[in-house]
Amino acid sequence: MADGGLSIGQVAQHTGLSVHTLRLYERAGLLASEVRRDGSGRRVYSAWDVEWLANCVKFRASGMPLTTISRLAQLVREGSGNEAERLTLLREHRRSITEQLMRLHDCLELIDGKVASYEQHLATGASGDPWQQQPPPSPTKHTRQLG
Amino acid sequence: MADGGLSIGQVAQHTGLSVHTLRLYERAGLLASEVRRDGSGRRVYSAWDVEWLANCVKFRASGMPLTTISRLAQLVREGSGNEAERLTLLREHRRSITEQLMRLHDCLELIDGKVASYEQHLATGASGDPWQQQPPPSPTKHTRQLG
DNA sequence: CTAGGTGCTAGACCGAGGTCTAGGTCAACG
DNA sequence: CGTTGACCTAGACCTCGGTCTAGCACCTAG
Repeated sequence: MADGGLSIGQVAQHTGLSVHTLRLYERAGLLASEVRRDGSGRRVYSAWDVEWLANCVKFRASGMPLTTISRLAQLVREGSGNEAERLTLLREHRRSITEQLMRLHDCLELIDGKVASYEQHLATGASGDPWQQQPPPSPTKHTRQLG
Repeated sequence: MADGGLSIGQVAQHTGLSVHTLRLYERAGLLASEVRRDGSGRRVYSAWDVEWLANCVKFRASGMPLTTISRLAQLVREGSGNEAERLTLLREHRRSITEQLMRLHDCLELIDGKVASYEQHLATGASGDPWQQQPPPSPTKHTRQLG
């Protein structure tokens, strides 16, 4: 409530994470700065914490494992002097993202092809199933195939 | 080895899946056609099976859960008549993919910003850490702040 | 004073998706 | 003949990331 501090519930609402997950993240070392506590031990998140958490959410949403985020947080916590390593981490994740993008585009292409076939199939009542194995060239009855 | 059939090991190599995973997928019902067996009970995959599995790999890589692939496989297995449902599944996954793309681009943007800052930081030996909380405006010593 | 809401910790639990092991069959090779 | 290597099944095991519970501490309002 005090201007510079949010409760865990408020942060949960704000970030879309559950309070459980917020505590988990803290235990896992994802926070780049120790969370303050109020007089009775409750977490008080600063605006900066929330901002950092929002970044964590994006990292997670792009497939960065908790351990990596934790490592990054540690580097930030330790302060200046390790910028090169942070940069490496970021670049690696950037590459991971571009790979994911490629895979997604790949699958998108596949799907769009299939969707187009099915749409046409349904629209025209055609018979050729865009996704059926060819009927094996006569199971058991190999008789008179072209004769 | 016979032209129309691959062993599980060959399929593993071909698809990048492990033989364990191939068997798992089969148990989970991901295959759209029953895998043939040779005289001594070993799996014999047809070219079509392999093609289907390659699609499964793409689906997985784009986040489609096994259960959904299984459902789709079931529809294909059941043959014509359910094209509309297949189309629905595909469209839903298409949407999921575009959402993922958006999230990835979002994170990419974040990262590119950070990377740029760090690169500049490192190149110029600047002091402003692009990712450090502001030093709190005087911890404990709230004395003489403008007075 | 009591009740309701929110928070705390520690630790159990869960689902998804793989991975691996044990114990056995089979075919080919030397 | 024995050995090797690929395969089989059933089922245990593992990691990851999250969710939920128990049992307790606060605080505020009625």
